[in-house]
Amino acid sequence: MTSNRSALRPIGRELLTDQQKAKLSDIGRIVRFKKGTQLHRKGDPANTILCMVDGAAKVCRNAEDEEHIVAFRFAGDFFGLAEAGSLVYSAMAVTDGAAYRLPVSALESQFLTDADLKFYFVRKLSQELYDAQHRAFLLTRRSAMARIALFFEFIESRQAISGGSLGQIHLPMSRADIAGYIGMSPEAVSRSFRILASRGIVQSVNRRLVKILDRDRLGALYSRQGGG
Amino acid sequence: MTSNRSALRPIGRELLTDQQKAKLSDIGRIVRFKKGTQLHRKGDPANTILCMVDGAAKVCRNAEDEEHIVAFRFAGDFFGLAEAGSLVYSAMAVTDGAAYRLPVSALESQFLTDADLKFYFVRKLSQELYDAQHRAFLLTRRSAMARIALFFEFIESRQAISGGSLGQIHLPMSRADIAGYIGMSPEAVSRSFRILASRGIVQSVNRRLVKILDRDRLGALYSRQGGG
DNA sequence: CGTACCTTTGATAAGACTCAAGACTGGTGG
DNA sequence: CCACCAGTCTTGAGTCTTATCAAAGGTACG
Repeated sequence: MTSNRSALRPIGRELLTDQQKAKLSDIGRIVRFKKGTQLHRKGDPANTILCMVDGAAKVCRNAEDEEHIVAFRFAGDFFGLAEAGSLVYSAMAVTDGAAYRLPVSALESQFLTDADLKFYFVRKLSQELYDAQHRAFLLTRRSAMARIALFFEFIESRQAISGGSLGQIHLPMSRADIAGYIGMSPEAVSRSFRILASRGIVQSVNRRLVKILDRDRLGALYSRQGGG
Repeated sequence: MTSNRSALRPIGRELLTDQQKAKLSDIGRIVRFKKGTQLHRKGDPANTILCMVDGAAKVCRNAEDEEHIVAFRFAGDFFGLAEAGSLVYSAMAVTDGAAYRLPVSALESQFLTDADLKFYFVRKLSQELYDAQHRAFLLTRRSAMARIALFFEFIESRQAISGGSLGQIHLPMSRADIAGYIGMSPEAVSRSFRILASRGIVQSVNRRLVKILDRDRLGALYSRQGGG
């Protein structure tokens, strides 16, 4: 009926409304966690779904091997959504934070009477697909700085919906986490940060905060073959 | 109700039933196309959705630039599903084939009375996410042969649901298409094929058909750091 | 204040890309 | 049936970038 509810036009980042949050807190329980906490492990039964309220987390292929990071999760994201009966990925908190733990059965019941919530899930799934394709595109870039540039724009777009100001990129994750996400060594990440700063394209305020100074030249790094 | 219809456990490859095909042919029209045909272009309005019946196609970021291939489409796959109002990718036929062209409005009407069809779409979306994450994982492998090995297993899993026999990998796309998908140069693809064959891991029957001879050694190429 | 971890910096070497040329395939027309 | 031709594919040599190994510098935490 309304384009807002079409399952076929699902892209568009958004957050849960206060009403939806209230419903989720009714059917689930809020869980607070510390940085470094294992939120779930690969192979766990998918009886509950986590909905991130605050903080950041990383999704890994294995609990032990944190070298390969599949995705980052921020406020409004779900865990275990697209994963069959048992979870195929592990997740670990990158910062302190909080999440709703929602029984799958209760959530599906809620879907019957709350179509908007259901469509929110489908759209979230679409966003995840979009993010995965963006990461795949990032990974096809051979230049280390092209990958960093695309990573910055990805993080920026994620933070924009949470009220982050454009041009200010907050990096809650470690250099090693960034490296695991963009498929490079931590050393190469560090070097690229330094070069971008030395060229005046970004400013490293501190290890967790980067400002974009010259967006045109940042974009030129990944359009074409790597604008030098 | 039935686990088969859960939107929260959506993974699992499957094809449309004959009944569903009949419904789709009612609400849409079948289109036959030749190899090389432009199926849709980036920016086109998403008034209709294509559902692949036969053949193979490639999805590209731009109609002009076919170097970067986002995904391949085979029988049972949809085009333009996860893309907002206007299409964000282009698609081109890799082989001769056929597809249903379905008006979005008619499809959404059908969803109201056919929940199974709707769930089929959600699961397809999940599969696309899974494939995109698989490709991202593939692209994090630095070794050319590791990427080839993962590509073979991906194609094999896609063909298994269409009745392809395991160990026989049919490659309808060109070497350049493979290169564009796995983020390497066509030369590197060619070299890797040769090396895999010379080691007795696969057999190149001809340019379009590869047999897997030693699955263990093929898998060893991407588990760990290379298994050279 | 000390310690452990994260981050940065520095040399080396392996690997893929690029450019260039030769071989093959499939389709076309005589 | 055969010869031709354009496109695809394969092979080869050189260059560049990043991973790797190693160690010093910086931070956060107890």
